[in-house]
Amino acid sequence: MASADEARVTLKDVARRAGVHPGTASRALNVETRSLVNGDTAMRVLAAAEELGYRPNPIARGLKTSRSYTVGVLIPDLTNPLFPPIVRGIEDVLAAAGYTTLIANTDNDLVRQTSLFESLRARQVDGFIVATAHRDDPLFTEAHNAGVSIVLVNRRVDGTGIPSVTGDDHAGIALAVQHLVDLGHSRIAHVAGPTGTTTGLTRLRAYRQAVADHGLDPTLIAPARAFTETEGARATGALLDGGAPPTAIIAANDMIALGCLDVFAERGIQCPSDISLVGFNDMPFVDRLTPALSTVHVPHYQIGAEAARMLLQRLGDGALPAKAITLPVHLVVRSSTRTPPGTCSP
Amino acid sequence: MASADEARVTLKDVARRAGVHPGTASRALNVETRSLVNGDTAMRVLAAAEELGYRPNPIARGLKTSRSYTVGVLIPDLTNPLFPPIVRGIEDVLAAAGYTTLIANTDNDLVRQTSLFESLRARQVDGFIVATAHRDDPLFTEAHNAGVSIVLVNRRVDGTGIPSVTGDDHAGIALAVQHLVDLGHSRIAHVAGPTGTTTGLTRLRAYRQAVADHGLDPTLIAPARAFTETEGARATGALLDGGAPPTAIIAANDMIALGCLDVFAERGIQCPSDISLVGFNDMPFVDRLTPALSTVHVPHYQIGAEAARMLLQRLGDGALPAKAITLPVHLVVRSSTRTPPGTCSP
DNA sequence: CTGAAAGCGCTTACAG
DNA sequence: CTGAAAGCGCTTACAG
Repeated sequence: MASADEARVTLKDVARRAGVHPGTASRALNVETRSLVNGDTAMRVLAAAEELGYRPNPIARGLKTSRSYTVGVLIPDLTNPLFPPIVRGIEDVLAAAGYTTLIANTDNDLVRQTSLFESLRARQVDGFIVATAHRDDPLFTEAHNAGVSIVLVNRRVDGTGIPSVTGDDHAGIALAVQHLVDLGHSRIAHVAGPTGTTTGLTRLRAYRQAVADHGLDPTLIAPARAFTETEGARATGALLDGGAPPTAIIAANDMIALGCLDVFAERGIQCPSDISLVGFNDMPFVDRLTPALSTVHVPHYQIGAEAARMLLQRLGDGALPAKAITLPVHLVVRSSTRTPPGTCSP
Repeated sequence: MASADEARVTLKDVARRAGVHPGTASRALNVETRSLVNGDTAMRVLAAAEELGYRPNPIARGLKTSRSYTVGVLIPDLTNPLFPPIVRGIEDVLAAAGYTTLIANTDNDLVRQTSLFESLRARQVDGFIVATAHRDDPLFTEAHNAGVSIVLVNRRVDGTGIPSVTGDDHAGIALAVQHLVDLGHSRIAHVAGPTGTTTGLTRLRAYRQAVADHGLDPTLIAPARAFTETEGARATGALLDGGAPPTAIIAANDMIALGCLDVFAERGIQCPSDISLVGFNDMPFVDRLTPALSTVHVPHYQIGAEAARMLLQRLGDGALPAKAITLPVHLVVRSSTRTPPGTCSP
């Protein structure tokens, strides 16, 4: 019968029932040390543990081994549908390895981020997966240099050896530009993300290069100060107010693209007949917008899973060289892109 | 200077620097026992702790106090945008009280749920907030009876005293029906949620009663087997295939409403001109659908925050009577509802 | 192969 | 008011 007492079954109880010393019971229960004990004895211990419903206390183990089998995950905003799939990938891999995932929202707030990071460290997490990094990020840089295991997802930190897993931002933007050029666009603008993040900066640079490679004007740029709908709308408004309007916009991410759509709606601009729009990320629900958003698909789940695998490796061997993994992306063409106004459909 | 060693500052170090016994240092550092020690001594200890950058090890404390200052949160699917705001509310309240939130996805899988629940118990969480309950739920019922602190959110368990925080499902459906009746609808259908959950059953019953109260046919019901888009579409298809079609549908939640919209699109049914649709939850992004979804707004963040407060109370005093808190909801009218076909607009 | 013992970093009766 | 000691539930050298 299940009862509250079951939770209190201790290693000592198991040892007593199996007629062995707690030390021996510990060795028998732990896979890595099981070979040190006699087969029969091990069986007896395992049986006793089973009968009593023994569950080892990870807290006590952690105190001794100074490992908590726990990983901290820092997310800028869980409300952004981009992150749950990443978290899911992280959790699946970590859980399979016996680790528990601690998720923390920083809310894009540096103070909050610092306090959460410290509180997780105090809780003895074995490592971190961080989605909130900035190009210049003393907090994570110092911690990494001090030997804390950190893997970055999505965003990198400049000039540090912190390992990372990201989508191929550069290729993604190139695909978007190519698609628009193929449709016949020649005035392609970019609503850029914050250049304090590698995603913002890399996508901006990729835009400049790809557009210039096609011999087009690479200066149709409006910077958003954050990856948010509001900032996307503000920047898009400014872009459209200034000079000859573009026939297509590449948004630095899907949240910013949402802001573009808001401005289009306000001003009675039809998308895609008046202007085309491409997003970045292919986050959940953008396929349900009107128009359904053409966007660069980033493998969210895989990014999370890969980051978790990388962290696990590093926890096993701290001396591993820091890899920067880039995962391939592809363009998903939906209904927000078509030929420029005044052109015949191909 | 920050260094890896800082993490290793221990109570003993603080005591040594302050020139006191570790026991005294412990008392000085802990707010509740601080009054037991001389003011000057306490100051010295605090200063020493500050200088050394001491952070108490919650693992060691937990081992001694058998509290982990950690709460487990069980979510059926983090990818459903309904849950992040709830989690946010939980985290904010818990963090302010010094607790860490452990989030776990059950993936709507009973086996996974059991194993996650056990693993969190092994990690000595002090309590649980559970969004995955079924009307008949032996796992949580037994745990609750065994003295585990649990607070349910959104869904209740039948006939048990497990405390809960939910939106007012009954009133929400009544508001939806009233709205449709006001618009002139007389054939109002319900795509019901799984009746194994209290949300599914309560909303179904509320539909029957409200519709009957208005003297309308309360039998236009199609049951979905899960709160998913796919199941919503399947049920809606069946509903439309059977007999005289309704002029309005109330979906048991927004995910199911998404499925309704899918079927409308497939069959060339215009919403709202051919048929009206009301959802439930007002989850993020339903305001961006086409048509923007009229739905019952549930205060997600507050539900989470309230549940966290309730759990905190119960952790302080396990003998507290189990409350079932119901939070008010309201109808948000957007573009998916209007007068039935063939009616003049009011 | 197994037992006895020390210790992880704390807290908390128990003396004094 | 403070020190000395025991103990939370484990793991792991160290003997034997």
